[in-house]
Amino acid sequence: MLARRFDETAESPGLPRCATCAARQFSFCQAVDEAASRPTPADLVEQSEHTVPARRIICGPRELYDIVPIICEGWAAAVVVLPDATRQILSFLLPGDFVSTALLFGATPDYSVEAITEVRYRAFMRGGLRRLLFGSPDLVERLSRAWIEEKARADQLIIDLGRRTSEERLARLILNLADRLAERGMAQEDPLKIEFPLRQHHIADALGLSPVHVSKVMSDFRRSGLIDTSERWLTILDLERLRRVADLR
Amino acid sequence: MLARRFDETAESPGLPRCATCAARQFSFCQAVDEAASRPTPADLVEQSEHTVPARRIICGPRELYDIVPIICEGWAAAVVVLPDATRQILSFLLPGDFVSTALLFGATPDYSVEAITEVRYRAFMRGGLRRLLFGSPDLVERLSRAWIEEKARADQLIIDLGRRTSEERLARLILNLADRLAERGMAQEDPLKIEFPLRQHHIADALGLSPVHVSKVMSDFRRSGLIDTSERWLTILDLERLRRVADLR
DNA sequence: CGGTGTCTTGAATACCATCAAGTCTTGTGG
DNA sequence: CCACAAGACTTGATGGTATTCAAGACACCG
Repeated sequence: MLARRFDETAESPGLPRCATCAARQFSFCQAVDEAASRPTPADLVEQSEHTVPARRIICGPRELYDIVPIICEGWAAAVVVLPDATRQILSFLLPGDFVSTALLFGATPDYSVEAITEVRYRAFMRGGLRRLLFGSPDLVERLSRAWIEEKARADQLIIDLGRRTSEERLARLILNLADRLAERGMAQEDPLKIEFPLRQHHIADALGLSPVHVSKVMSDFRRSGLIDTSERWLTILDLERLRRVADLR
Repeated sequence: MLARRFDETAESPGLPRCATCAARQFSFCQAVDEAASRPTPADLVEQSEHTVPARRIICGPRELYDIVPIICEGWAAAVVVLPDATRQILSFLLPGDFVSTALLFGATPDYSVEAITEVRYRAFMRGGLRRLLFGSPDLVERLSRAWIEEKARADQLIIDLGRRTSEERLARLILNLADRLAERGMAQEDPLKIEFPLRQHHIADALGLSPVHVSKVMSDFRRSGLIDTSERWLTILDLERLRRVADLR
């Protein structure tokens, strides 16, 4: 039996208030809205909006879902927890990202998704979304691109973890996040400055390092004038040099 | 301008001789053949068959392709080479696997694919294959499953590289390969025995280790009676214990 | 026959984890 | 408003895992 979870924060399933979403153009939300606004009533997709506080689990493996959630606002992490309680973060999720593309095709994701900040997300019913999706070549194209990009980022993380030092990994993480935020219009330019809600243990879990070592590398970066952090914001002080650290091999 | 490469070994594009392919049921080949054997001539997909010797590159990044190749026979590896010549293998490709699913949607893969053994593969023209694919809900379903599995394996590798010791990594690699070969009917049972054309440097490149260390861990495994290797075959002598080594956390 | 590729083994070293102690902040309830 | 607890971060000391370097054994091939 399929369960709709997190009804506790469900808002009215009426008109979406995503019109102002910063990541709108990167998301399926807009495309879905457009498709659904066409005259054919068959194109309507049931949906709901939810808000969860930081640290809350948005979805977990071994649970069944009939929804496909997409992040509207806030940061989340796709994380796998091993039996001995060590954790590996597979990717950070930003506004416009699917919580799990696997949920488009099956009822259970194979990792947990945890809110890092407070997160607002939109949940589409899988059946309806799939019908809409595969009826529209444009949406299939967008999905394919999202898929390719997701896989490319996973591959990059494999290379980072397999073949790069802790400094290279950290530099690359920072640059990747800055890029992704800039794409969404969520970065300040000159100097490049981004909101940075990650705790060092998030970074450690993502980069396959210990929190202690992350602290040391970040201190080095700060001491050498590469970055500055304060009040949950991160400033890239020397973009050129940070790129060189990231690309070093 | 798109280039068809490797014409050097192209065989007649007439009837496929894949009928005996061991991995047929896991591949799109069968489905494509079936779809193409329907009365509608529009369903015909141009294709060709190729054979490359071991160590040859089947496709590389920064090249343009209008084909999407699928392995028919032999082992290959998806590998990224860093500027300093260190290498990371993203996955091993077995019969029935897409050389790169990215080639379904774009003209350039983002890694190289190298033949480990001699490899025979079938190359479909992208345009025709896509038309066929997205015209058939069954094929879209199969493609989706292939995607999900590909991503799941990438995620597992991330966890291995980020959070597991060299012994756990090696044990898991052996078990994964044995599973995938068994699915294809390419493994002997009791004792579990598989063809194993990998050199230790392949294993090192896949597990983010040095060849020297791979040699040491494999020697340990052999000495402790977990596995035996000889003549490009690998025998799992103590499946239970190997599973315990792999799952230890 | 030398050359090349593969594997093994030992010694020295590097990178990062773990342990431990301490600071600083944040949040909470009295 | 303060006391206290918990979480986040820092720093130094120590140790383990895996790398690098080096040398040698072995097989295969032209």
